[in-house]
Amino acid sequence: MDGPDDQLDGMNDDSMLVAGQAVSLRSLVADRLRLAIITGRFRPGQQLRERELCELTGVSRPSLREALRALEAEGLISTMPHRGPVVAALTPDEVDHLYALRRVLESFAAREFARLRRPDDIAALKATMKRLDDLRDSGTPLDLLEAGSAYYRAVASGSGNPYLAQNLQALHNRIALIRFISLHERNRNRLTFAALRTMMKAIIAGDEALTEQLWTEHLAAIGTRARGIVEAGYRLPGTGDRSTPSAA
Amino acid sequence: MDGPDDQLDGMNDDSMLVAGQAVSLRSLVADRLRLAIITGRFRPGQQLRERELCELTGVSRPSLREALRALEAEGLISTMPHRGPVVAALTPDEVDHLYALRRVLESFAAREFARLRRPDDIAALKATMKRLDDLRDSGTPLDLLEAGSAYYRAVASGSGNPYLAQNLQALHNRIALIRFISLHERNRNRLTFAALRTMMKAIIAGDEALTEQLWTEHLAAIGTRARGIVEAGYRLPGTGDRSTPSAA
DNA sequence: TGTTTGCAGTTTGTAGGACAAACTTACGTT
DNA sequence: AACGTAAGTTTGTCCTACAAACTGCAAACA
Repeated sequence: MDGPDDQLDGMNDDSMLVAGQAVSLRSLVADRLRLAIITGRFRPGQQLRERELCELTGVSRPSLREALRALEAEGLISTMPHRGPVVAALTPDEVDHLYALRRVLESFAAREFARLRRPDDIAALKATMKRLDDLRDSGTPLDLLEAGSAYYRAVASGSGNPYLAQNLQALHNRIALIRFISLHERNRNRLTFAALRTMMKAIIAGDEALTEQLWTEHLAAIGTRARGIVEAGYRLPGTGDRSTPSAA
Repeated sequence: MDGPDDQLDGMNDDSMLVAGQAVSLRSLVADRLRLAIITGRFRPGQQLRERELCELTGVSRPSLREALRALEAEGLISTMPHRGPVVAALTPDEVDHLYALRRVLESFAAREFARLRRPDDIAALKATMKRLDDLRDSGTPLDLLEAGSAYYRAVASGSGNPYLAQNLQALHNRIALIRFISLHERNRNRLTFAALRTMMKAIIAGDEALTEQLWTEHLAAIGTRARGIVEAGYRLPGTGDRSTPSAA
């Protein structure tokens, strides 16, 4: 966190938003904690003490606890009755299940995207691809994580199904740390980028069957890779890398 | 609710459970409120006042609010900044999106079930089918709702993917009221029951393709029916029925 | 010596009250 | 009749407090 003492920052630049709905304090806290978990600032399996989180975020315990309930529902933390919140740690099998679910949902989203082909969504997807290309060589892993998430978000949005998009967003949050670690291998990234570009073209071409096939293959590939990362204890397998170097 | 004044009941028959995990007060409250929403005791679009809910459940405001956060994350209620929680009311388009998602998830679950064919899961599925048959003529709509939910839960469980099962459970909660209303038409129920039996047989036979096909067709059929119910204002379309006769 | 029992210390679960901010409604004015 | 203002109500947030439960350590026992 960057705002040290008083309240959460980010509340100052409200700049005349009228339709902005969820600006409650608890949602800001939830966003902060979510980011901290996603980027590995809080490690999987780590015990979180409410007292410390209150000091970190600068909010009171009731507000913090409401935020924790949201994160709990998202599966990012788990709470045992009198032992407090713990950052969710995935087992290899759980990663397989999660990626199986992602395969189904995301290939369907991509297929729907290819079927609808709404111009605005296509433009948005192209924009995220361009950003990925710009970052390909110079971007930090955190940059790449965000850019990749934007790409997947654009695909989910292009499906035209808000529930599907929301579901996928939650799913991506649960595996973001794994992706983040995976992004530290630059040579692998080239291959992934090429795949993302190919899949984008299939969508734009409106080839539903090809889109679904490419997507399924892509997710199968990175799924096995994700399992490997978790098996190595949330580290890049085969290296002595301690990974997740203080993202911020 | 049935326990009028002091605390929530259901806490008495703990009977030496050791592995029971989530018995916090807020989870009990969440369960109660969830049931009230699912069965239409709280109508879609209804404003919920925290004060009243506190009196109804007999818990304090902090506990209640934490429970509301969970329900909010499940999509059963929505909260606007200073206007309090509102029971989610689906538009016809939202129903379509929800059922599209259900079609993808549940047909995949059924297909996985047909692929794995684990004996325990098959036995559990048969048991839910038997219960449905027993209730077919004599059961109340609420009985049928629960029995049908058990059937779908058994299918989700048979997929072997806990995340998929959990996802489907949340999805079913969001459309439970629609199903509940639909179950008031007994002649339709016969057809649905026949379909459920056919799909079960396909799973047991291990015919993945047939399973997926049957499931997709089934969900398409009840999806259009669900849309009709919402279009009629959460009433059975074509009748003057006021529906949802005080479930309890 | 190894196991168990008992006792702090700490953390969470729950409760009640309090105050500010914001929305809703009704009323009075122009 | 339309607008602006004021009261009442509800939510958002916070503080304090206490009971329940878990943790760890030390002492007593076999």
